Amino acid sequence: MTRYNPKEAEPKWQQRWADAGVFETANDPHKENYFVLEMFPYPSGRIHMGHVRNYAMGDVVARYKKARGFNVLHPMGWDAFGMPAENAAMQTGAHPREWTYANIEAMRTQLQGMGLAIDWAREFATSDPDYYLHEQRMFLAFWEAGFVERRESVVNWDPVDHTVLANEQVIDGKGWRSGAPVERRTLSQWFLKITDQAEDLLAALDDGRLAGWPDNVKLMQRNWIGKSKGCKLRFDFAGETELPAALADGLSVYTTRPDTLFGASFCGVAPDHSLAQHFAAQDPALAAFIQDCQAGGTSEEAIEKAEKKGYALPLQMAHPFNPARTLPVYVANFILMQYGTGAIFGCPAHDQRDLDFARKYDLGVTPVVLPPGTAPDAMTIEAEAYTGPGSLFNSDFLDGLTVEDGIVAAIARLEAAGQGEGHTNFRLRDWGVSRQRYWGCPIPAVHCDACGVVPVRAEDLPVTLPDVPASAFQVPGNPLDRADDWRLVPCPKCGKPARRETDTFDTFIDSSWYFARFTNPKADAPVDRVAADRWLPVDQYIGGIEHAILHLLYARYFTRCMKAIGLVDIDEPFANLFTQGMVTHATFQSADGEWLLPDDVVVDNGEAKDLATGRPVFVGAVEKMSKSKKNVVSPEVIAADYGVDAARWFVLSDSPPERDVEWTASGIDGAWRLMGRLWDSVSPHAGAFASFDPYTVPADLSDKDTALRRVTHGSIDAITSDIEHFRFNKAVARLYEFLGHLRKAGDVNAWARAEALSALARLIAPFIPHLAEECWEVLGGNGFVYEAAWPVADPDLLVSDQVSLPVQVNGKKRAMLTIAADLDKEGIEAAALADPAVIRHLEGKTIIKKVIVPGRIVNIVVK
RNA sequence: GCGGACGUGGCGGAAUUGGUAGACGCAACAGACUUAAAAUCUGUCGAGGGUAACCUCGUGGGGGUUCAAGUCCCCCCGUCCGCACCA
Repeated sequence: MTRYNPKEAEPKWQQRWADAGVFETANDPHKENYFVLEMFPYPSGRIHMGHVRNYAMGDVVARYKKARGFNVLHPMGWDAFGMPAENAAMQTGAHPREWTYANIEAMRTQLQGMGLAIDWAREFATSDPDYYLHEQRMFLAFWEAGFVERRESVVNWDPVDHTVLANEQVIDGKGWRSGAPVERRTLSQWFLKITDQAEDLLAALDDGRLAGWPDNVKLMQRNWIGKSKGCKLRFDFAGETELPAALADGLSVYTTRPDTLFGASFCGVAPDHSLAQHFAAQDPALAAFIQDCQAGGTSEEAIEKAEKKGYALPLQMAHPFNPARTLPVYVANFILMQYGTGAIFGCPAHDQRDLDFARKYDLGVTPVVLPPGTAPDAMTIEAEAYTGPGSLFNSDFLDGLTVEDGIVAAIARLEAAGQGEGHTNFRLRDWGVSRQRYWGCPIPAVHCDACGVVPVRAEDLPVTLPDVPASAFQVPGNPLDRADDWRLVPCPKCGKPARRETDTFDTFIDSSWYFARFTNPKADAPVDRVAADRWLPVDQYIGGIEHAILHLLYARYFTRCMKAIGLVDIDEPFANLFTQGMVTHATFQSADGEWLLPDDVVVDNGEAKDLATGRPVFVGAVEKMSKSKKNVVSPEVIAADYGVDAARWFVLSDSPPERDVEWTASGIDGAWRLMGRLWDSVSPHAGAFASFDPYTVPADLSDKDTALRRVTHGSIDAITSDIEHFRFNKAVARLYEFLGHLRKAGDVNAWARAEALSALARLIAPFIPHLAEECWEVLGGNGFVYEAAWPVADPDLLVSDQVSLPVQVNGKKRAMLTIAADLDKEGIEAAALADPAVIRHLEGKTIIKKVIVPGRIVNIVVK
């Protein structure tokens, strides 16, 4: 018996699969279509264990669906534009294009070495001009359809990456990639009007269109869209003002609580509100105050500790329901220009921030909501605002109404008086897509002094990136700004000298439609409508939870835009989404704080030591594999030592797929042992299929043979269900059990054994495809196991005629009956009461109740 | 602060959704093979008591519902994730 040798078997089967072209997407009209997609990788240069886990899961699904008779589309591509290529250019002097495409080459080889059932003929990179040509075409169509807007706006500026960030890309006030505190700048920017779709993006989360998405992702998107219902209302200035016309109309505020208007004691505006800016121009102290507010970090801590601060403006506002009452106006640091109208009215009794502010500036606190069961004179506000339900008081025409009714009544009164209207506000803001970078898709527009911003003519697409020398990246700023040969062009409209747009697209645009391009990557339109209708939406999308908001929201929005211009006929791009957990590893640190690679550490009797020096090593937390903490294990090294099947097997074992899995040396050893046991169990039965007719069950099977058949069919049933439900860890456990039974089956009928082996080879194929092919071949299977049909469990073998039934006395298990499966309640009761152990526990007691649940349990209650 | 998920052996995790708690793997221990080790195989493996058959306890803590609770309800404690001065 020879040992299984993955070093020979894996390349051999990869070659045979490729030669036979088995992974090419089939278009059999008699079969159903299934599109499985893993989030495509950024070509950083090397695959890591996270990729292995992600693609192993997708491959299980793809191979399983293929075996179930689907036409499977399982493509791969590269999210190839982006900052790291330019950073590499700065550091190494390599041109971003060369760096990127060299990385793609390297990573493709690595991925192909994983033996993934991918149709490589459909591969593309988003940096291919043929891809971004269509992105530009689509953008021009969006522009024409009114989805695009150019506007001056205060943007999040990343001072390290020298580029603008979308709000979604600002995390705790820092750039999502650089980690640098974000600054505010006013720039003219391209926007996609995602807020126009806010209602539908939100509605689809709840109306069943995303039934196949995890709840936590839907919740995160719901919070991000942040719908709130309230009203916009206008406060007029009390008395004469000398404000310019643009500001003279009063102050527009947004509130969700118009019912508390009678408790208002001040108005507030954001530091960058136009009213604040107006007075700052005349008042240096206010200007200083505003600057102070803006300098304050937007980080979590800074906000937590920030005191409510205000600066009174020389203005008074009239109360909308009682113009005789006037309210002071403050510029306040806790008011956000980006939300609502950038202005509020403060009701200290029922809003904690307003209360903090009112206490500091000694403003009135008038409670207007009476908690249920509280007397009006007992209602006082001390340090805590009351935000709960109740009935309104101190509120004129609103007195006695509930909060809900009060909101409706207040809005009605405001609308009647022409002072306000009901308004739905979203937290979501439009998607700024301009990036001041070279390595991205050029925005196909030209700036002309006479014509303004003009789209590039269709026949002039694609606008390709100019060749700039690698040295251009050594200078800060955008090389496109300096590429005058490329930048200076005639205006497409009037022909006069004009300038190309030098911003490129946010790379999230590239990944917002790639799934549609995969349905026909050679199409001469952005999307081939026939192919898209055949394959979309993606049936199963798999990727990291870190994309729960950014990528997944943009892709949903983009799909709506594509539908609007007729490119696709779907609202939602991903019917089912699965977010997989990370691959983690223990961290190791030497006495002097240096991080150590797992390979440099040896664990001996529970003591970790530095392999080179023998000195003790501190074992730290189990964390996501990362270069900075060196707790990485290279897929290449593992593949070289154990083969890719073992690595695939291990990352799918133990932990549920949505949870993190800890990589351990003993774990991969365990996976490796399984490979050996499997091969040792299969290889002695070479040619077992020679006289095996799966459709003719021999008549002379012994009980032992039938017992094996039950195990075989039970395993088929359970593993099928586990794969369907993404319970790969359980499928793995069942395969261990199946193999264990098979090994202990001893001397069984050759037919029953062949049936078991045939099922086994096919059941392991999605997980460890190379070994499965090796087994299939030695057994004498036809063709590739990849192309073999999935085994089907015989329902008759899933039910046994004998079952064991636990018997409880007072809820404690006392006996185990082995009885006929179809025994009726009386029979079960008789058998239970006849059991010696049960009799012993009933002795001297009175039976007060007998609970008999056939197939489940018997419980006898005694006193 | 708001929202969500979760808490089971030495460890990762199972438990058909109210019905035998701890499947399967890892680690550990014992044995077989071996001159020896590795590899491989066999067995044990929640805690306590008992020679044993068995008994008691046990799913973060406390209470409750039920014939029956890891699972449902209430109150605590803890961990993780997301959002966060959102009016």
